[in-house]
Amino acid sequence: MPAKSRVSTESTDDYLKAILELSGPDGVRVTSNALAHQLSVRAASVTGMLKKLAALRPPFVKYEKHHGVRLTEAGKYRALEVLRHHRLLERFLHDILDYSWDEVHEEAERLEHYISERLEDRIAAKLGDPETDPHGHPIPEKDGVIAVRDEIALSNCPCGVPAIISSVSDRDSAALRELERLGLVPGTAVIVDPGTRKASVLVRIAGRPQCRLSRVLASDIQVIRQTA
Amino acid sequence: MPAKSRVSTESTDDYLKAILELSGPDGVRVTSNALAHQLSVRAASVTGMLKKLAALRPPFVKYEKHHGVRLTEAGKYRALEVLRHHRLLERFLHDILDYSWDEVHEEAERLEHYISERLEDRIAAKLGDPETDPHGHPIPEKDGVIAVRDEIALSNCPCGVPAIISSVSDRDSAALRELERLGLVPGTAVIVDPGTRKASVLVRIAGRPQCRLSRVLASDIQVIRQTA
DNA sequence: CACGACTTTTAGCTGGCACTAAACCAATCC
DNA sequence: GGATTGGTTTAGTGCCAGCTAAAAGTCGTG
Repeated sequence: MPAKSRVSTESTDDYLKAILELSGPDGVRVTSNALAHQLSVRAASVTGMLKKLAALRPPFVKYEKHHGVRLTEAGKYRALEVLRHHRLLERFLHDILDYSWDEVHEEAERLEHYISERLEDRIAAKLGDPETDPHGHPIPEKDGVIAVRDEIALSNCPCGVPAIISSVSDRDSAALRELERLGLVPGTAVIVDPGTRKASVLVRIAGRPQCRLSRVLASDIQVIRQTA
Repeated sequence: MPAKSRVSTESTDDYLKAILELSGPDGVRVTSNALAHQLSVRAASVTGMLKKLAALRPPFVKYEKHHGVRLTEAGKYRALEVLRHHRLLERFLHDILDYSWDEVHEEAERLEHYISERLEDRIAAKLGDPETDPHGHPIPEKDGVIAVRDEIALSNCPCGVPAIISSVSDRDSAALRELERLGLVPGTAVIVDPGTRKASVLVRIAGRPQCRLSRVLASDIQVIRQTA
């Protein structure tokens, strides 16, 4: 018998997750270069992997040379499955094992590939089927349905409009610690004040002094406008 | 730069664990064939891996052609580290996530390779630094010390000697379910009764009717004699 | 329309870890 | 002491997924 021929490996899952993230909710085509950048891998390696993913039965992506890829239904389903693992793990590590919200991402990133269906279910049950991870991102349901929300980056939010923080990026631990210190966590009501400049944004949280954020940091924050 | 050249991979860890298990507490030499059998791998593959483990800096095994291997200090330390992961995970899955004792092994077997030091510590803390896994096996300390106990297989236990079940093998789920049904769990006091035959053992638990076990099943049970 | 800039793909390697087939060593049995 | 037997090692393969270097395709702009 030959070696292992699993449909899904750590690598393939990482590619599918990256494609899902880069193609957004509408499933736009994703270029090799963008994937290479996202995955910290050379473009040549991406080409090889995309061929593999497209050659699987059933195929996980629809791939046209020189014109990028798109997830198939099967690929999207698998990507959401992995994303569910990731976000459930983050919530679990945070709520049950006292991880801080800047520590959860790294650990979940590794473990998401190795937990069984059974463990996924037990974790979800233990947590009471949570809707979001500690950064506010929605957790896909078991059937692959994920909530779509009308979010915009805080850095693009117009002055004077009341908004609620819906999620923050989990990529940068240092940024997360800073945001926590400032009270900029999901669920918080904020308003962008005048005095906003090219490089920074002035934000007001009810009952707190104003604070000034760099535009980079503000773009890590997603909000939902309260058009009451 | 070349690909990943981690000191430790899932495979190397599996080999080290297998050598530890087969060489017992005294660190006896282990043959290639025994390892091949234990790991469900061909003997040729074992040879290749042993060379690799012996060539590492520091080496994980002392390997002499045609005469088997033995763990070095570094190898033993790493093996115990993985064993600690495995047994902590088993206890965690059982106590916190409602796994039954016949389900924990398989899940822990995969995850043991992927949890960080941090997660190991958090799990140990959550559980209050447990001494054993759900099957009664001692969990190595963080520094690599593991309790040595004076166990014998129930199948070798002489008649009429009071003994306490210390651990049971976790390899066979069906056997575990059977043992649980019979009340043969770690901590239980038992006595082997006369009426024991070549193929089966007659066991008495205080306050229960006698039960007859196949010798195979009895050899999955380790006991400590109560020489009061 | 053609040239240059950038992106993408091809071709060929590397390392990890399994496999088979065949050669090799060692210990036993006449 | 030589043949048999069985465990062990060598040699050569395959697959995965990364890499570099170089070729080829796409597209904007003069």
